[in-house]
Amino acid sequence: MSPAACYPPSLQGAAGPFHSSGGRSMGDTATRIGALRGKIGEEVRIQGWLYNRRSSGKLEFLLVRDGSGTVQCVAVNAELPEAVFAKCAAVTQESSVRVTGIVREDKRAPSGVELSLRDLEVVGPSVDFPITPKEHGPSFLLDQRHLWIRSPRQAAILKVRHSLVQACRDWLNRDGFILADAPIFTPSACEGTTTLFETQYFGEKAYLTQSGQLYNEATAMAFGKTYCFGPTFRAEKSKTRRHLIEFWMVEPEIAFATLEDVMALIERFVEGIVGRVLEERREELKVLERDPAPLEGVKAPFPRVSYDEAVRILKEKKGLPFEWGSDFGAADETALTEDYDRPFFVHGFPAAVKAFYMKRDPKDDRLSLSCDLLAPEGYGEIVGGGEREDSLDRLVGRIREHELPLEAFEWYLDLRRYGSVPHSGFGMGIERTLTWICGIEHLRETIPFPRMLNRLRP
RNA sequence: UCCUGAGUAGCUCAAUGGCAGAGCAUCCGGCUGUUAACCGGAGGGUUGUAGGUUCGAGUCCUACCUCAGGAGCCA
Repeated sequence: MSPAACYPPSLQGAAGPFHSSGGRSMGDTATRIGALRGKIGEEVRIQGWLYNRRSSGKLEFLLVRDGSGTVQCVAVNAELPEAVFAKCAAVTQESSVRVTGIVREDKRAPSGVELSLRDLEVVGPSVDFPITPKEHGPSFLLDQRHLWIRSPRQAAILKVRHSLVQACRDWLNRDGFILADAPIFTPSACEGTTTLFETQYFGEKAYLTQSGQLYNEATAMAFGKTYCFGPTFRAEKSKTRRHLIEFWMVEPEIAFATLEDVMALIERFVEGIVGRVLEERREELKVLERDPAPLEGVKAPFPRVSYDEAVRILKEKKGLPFEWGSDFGAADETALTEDYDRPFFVHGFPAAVKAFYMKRDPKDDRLSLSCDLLAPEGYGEIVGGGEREDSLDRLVGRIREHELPLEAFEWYLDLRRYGSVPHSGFGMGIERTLTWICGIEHLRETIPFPRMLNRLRP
């Protein structure tokens, strides 16, 4: 079934659901630039910001963007009052403007449609806009992030993000999941393995969440199928292109589900959300020069590789010095992804490298009923999931082994005291998934305001 | 925390130990179809900070700061 078939008719336009190209503008009579193609020959008023200006003597070419698109406005000296043309010749980069003009088709215009300018109003001038249409370094651009997001490439990535987030929510909602968000303030570690941000909660120590996992298990026992979708915080001093201090995760959890069930869910889910992005964001992927072909091939079923097989591949086929029992490093992940044309699972990790709540494999106590989903093209892990320990006694044992304070987990243990069931779930990192879908180098561009080591501003 | 690299004009970068430069941006002038427009001109510098070597340091040495890439950890 096409996702579009599930939306109410009122949301389906000629351009498809949720496209930003049409829609009413905020001004009473203003037109969105994305809707200009349907108004050839009409006089319209647009409002936006000056992206760039080119001049050719008695002609001025103003490129105006409004978030729905960019259009070239042509001011001809001979056709305009002197004062209007003078304003056009003086308007600066990123000044906000209202432009009145006639919509015309013209092959010479960058978008094929342009505006014959009749009048221009500068709403707010812009003096010495820092980001010029030339190359800049990442440090400078990140300092200017509040302005950088106006650029076509950054806007394209964030529009893909919008569609991906919406796709995740719609897909899960349609599949019967109930949204039940986990708290941001937590009294203790969810997993106890990584560093937490500590804060004050009316005189008591509190921590920012690093996973909604434990709370999801509670809501799964209430709703059967549930998910949370929110920010998560890791006070790790990670400094790589695949780490953020603050990032977003979608975490579904299903009662009575096994590891096999959750892998089947993950592949259907990832196929669905990638398909939805392809439906809605072709133009943006083109701006990003992202070849859509590898994404079009993202169809279930995804290959499944056991941890044991993966270790053998790394040692024998790739010649990497890998020890059974450790987790994969970045180089290992990249080497594994070389052999696949779509995302693939690695399952059955050693229990020692996974969180305490992961269920052991009944056939081999060294292993856990866990899985990671690795994105192809060298991108690596985007999903981690598995089956949870549902036995009270074994879970208490794990908490003791990890030297975690038992009192803090009493409520969590209650889930095993009052009608415990097998259950499984996963977490998908939004920014890592976006980095892969957009085909970009660094995940810092996939979130409006990235929080990284050494970078809290703007 | 560790390893590697980089800090020079608003931005991106040059400059053998010997006068501090270019492109873009800005300002002035030119051009009636520009496509990161182009052409001519102008202004713009405590070379990250503090020491040191040297007749002379952007360049060499030491420490520190900042940033980038990677490792570990993870999504």
